[in-house]
Amino acid sequence: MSIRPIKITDQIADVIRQRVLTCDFKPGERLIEKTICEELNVSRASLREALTRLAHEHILDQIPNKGYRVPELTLDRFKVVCEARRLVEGQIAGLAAQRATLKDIEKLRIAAPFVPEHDDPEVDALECIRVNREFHHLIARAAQNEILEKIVVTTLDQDNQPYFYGIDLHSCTNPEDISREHLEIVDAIAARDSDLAQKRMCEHILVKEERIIHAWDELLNCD
Amino acid sequence: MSIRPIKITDQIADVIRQRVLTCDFKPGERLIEKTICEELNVSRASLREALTRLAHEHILDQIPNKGYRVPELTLDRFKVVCEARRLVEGQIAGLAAQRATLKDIEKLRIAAPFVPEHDDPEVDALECIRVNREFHHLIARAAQNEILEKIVVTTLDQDNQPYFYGIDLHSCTNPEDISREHLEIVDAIAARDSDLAQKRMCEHILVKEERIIHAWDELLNCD
DNA sequence: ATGGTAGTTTTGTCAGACTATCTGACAAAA
DNA sequence: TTTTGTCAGATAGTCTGACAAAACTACCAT
Repeated sequence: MSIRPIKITDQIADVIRQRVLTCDFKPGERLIEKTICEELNVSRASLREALTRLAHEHILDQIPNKGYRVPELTLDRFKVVCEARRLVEGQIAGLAAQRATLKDIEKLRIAAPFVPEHDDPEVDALECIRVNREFHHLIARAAQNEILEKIVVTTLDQDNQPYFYGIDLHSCTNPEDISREHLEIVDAIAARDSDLAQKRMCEHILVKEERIIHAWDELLNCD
Repeated sequence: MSIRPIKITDQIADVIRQRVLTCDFKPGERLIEKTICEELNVSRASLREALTRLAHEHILDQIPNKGYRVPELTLDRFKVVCEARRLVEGQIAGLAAQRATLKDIEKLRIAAPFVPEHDDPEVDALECIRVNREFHHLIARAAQNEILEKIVVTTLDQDNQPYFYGIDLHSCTNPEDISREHLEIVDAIAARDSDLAQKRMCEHILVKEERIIHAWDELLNCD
């Protein structure tokens, strides 16, 4: 455990990332540097470094001479993100099955289940996303490939955006389902069954995608 | 075709990326901001934006309060990069087999072969790398997934670094072999054989890895 | 409406300053 | 001799203020 200095740039990036993913900054919205600087009390130089990073994480689009904007959240875009996750994380789950240490597997078992704790379903929902992120990150780490791990980390959150953009999070995330799916993946990894782990991971992500697309359809039909 | 203003930041990033990949900045070397600013005649703000980007591309490591340095080029590191490429680009080749348009395939056939043209073998070698990059990028584009495409682009060049760090490029890149391997991949894509395309892509990258590791061993034994 | 023009906003870039941290050297203490 | 403390210089991290160029806005004339 090493302590590390917390750089302002990191903090800014974290704040903005959170705001984008929770649609506090809305899809399509243009970010005005000056405004944000005043809001966060930081200099433009620091802000721009953070924005640069976020653009690389695909959290923002950078358009020459027009600055940064939140990408439009379209069904197509969403599918692309999910597909990327499926392919990459599928492979990674396969790797993890070959390489995870016993300690890794133990950690995974602990991180896998999502246990509702709060009265406020909104809090539970956010917590659910947090648990999910943690779980997927642990698998990526167990695969012992730094490059792939970083790819996962930067792709991880992007498919949660719809939750905060009209889609009802509760109608498509059943904590019990997610817990079960996670545990099945861990089982496959523990059994060193690379192909099964890959298959289950793909399916896990696919199921989530389908749930959200379903909810999306309903939302559109209601309008 | 759209014209786009070329930002200094981009240019700086390109220059430094090139210098790192050709080991003009040596592995392990620390980059001093002030020095580079004076060398390129740019401001620190612009330089730092470029460095931020390069760190995200894994071209540089960022160490808190110590700035940026060129990552050490170790065998392990090299293997990790190759593995990441194998897994990701394998999947992408599979996708491309499903989705490539006839025009895509036509372009691929043109881009696949490497034809030696110059007297200077050094130039040929660099040209070989360029052709290779172009080819892999085209396949990624044919897969029609923007996220995956960007991942490929940022991973592409990293396994060429050894060429410029003592490894003799000619001893491990035979233009004819590469041309043949490329064409076989295109054939698989044209035949819409997803699995075969994936397999051939993996093998193509694996073969390259092995060639370089072999040359690496020899280099070490000579010392 | 259409198109052009002037004024405003915002980005891209730069220069310079200040503070925090790191590094290495050297002196003091153990 | 080894450890600890202190100091100076170098460099990163951050901020401020500036200005030109591009993009946007609003208004006016056709």
